Amino acid sequence: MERSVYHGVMDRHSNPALMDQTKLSARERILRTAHTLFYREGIRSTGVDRIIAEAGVTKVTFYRHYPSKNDLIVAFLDYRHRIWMSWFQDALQRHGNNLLAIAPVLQEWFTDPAFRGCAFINALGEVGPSMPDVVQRVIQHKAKLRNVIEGLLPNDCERETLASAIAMAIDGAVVRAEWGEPTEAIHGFHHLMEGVSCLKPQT
Amino acid sequence: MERSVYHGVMDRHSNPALMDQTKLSARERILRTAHTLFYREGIRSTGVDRIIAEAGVTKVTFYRHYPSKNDLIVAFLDYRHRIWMSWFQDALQRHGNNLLAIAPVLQEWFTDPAFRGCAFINALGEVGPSMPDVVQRVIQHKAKLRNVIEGLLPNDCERETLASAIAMAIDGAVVRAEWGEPTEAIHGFHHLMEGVSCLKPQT
DNA sequence: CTCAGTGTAGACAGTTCTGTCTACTGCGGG
DNA sequence: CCCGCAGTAGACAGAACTGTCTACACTGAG
Repeated sequence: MERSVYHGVMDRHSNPALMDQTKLSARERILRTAHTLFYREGIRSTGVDRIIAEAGVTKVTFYRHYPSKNDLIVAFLDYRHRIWMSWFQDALQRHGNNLLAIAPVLQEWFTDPAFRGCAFINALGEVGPSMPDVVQRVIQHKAKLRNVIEGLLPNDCERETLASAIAMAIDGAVVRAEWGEPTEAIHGFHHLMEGVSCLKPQT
Repeated sequence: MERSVYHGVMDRHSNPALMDQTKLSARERILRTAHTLFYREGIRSTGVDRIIAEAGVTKVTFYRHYPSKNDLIVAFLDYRHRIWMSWFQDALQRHGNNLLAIAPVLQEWFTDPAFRGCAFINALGEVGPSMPDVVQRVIQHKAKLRNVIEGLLPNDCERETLASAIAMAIDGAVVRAEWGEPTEAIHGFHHLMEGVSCLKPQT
């Protein structure tokens, strides 16, 4: 499974019908359906009834696995973190695994038809204030992202500071792409990266 | 009224009770209450009943001015755009009205107790896909912001490209501050700005 | 065999949300 | 004078949402 882009980030089988999930466990079907809908339509906009219907399970099954919608929201973010990070790291590898790989990887992401911004930034804006667990997942996810970026940096610079700045540029590009300007997002990102020290000596 | 920070961005009278609004028109009270609640708690999380109660009006009055919640959402974004932009431009002035002013202005914003990220980015994540009007307001707002930033740039560089990149850095900093790391956001922003060309010759 | 675990089917409760409706009040301008 | 506008007070409809409950079926392990 999971060549190039994997299913989760892009969900190439994003047809609302119950996909090819027939052989998956009910728990997994619920989680994947929730992922698709939460990401595409928003968390609060998506009722559990709809998830239940599209996952092809019953209410009892649903509530047996996820006692409340909040549990599912957290599980969704954890799932998203797993699949997105593994896609991201794989994509970096495919593009040379250095600083210059970030832009094409973002490009790949932004131009995917299922792209709807960063699930964590969106979740933060939507349910952040009322759910500390969500905020914590956002912080974790972004810390891990900075961590991965640090791995692309040479040793002879302030890796942490630099990775932090680059991660910020990425987030800026992501929200920009989210409102429908992916090419401008990539251009802006390039521009910001050009200026960041420690880039020239590398490559 | 409106010295330094003005009411809208920070809403120093952010007590849920009906504030000092007694002498304002019902329409204005509804709009300001909606602004406070939509921004702080999120748009979908805030029911019209609550806005009606806290604004101290009746349902008829409410629906006479805003025939549907969607109308109010759009009015909220327009209002937010007005008060935020005027605060932002005023704050830039106070800090010298050049590129170096942006960081302290952001700092001022991020450390305000009422800060909860960019209302437009949040709205985009929350109701963007289902409301084209919202997306349009986001694009308008961000275009205007880039426009203001262009005004801080010297004539002898690619102002548009540069302003676009800086606006992206701002958005990155904003979301970073939103999950509780305002100082890191400012540091990262400084770092990104350092690298951007056209900065050194100036100031 | 039995029992625990996982599943199906669908009714139901209780809340909240948007939006409508009736009936009444007070005021300023033509 | 009176008509239109803006307002109050609150009942109500209809939908959607989260979560519970009963009753039943299949399967694999001890």
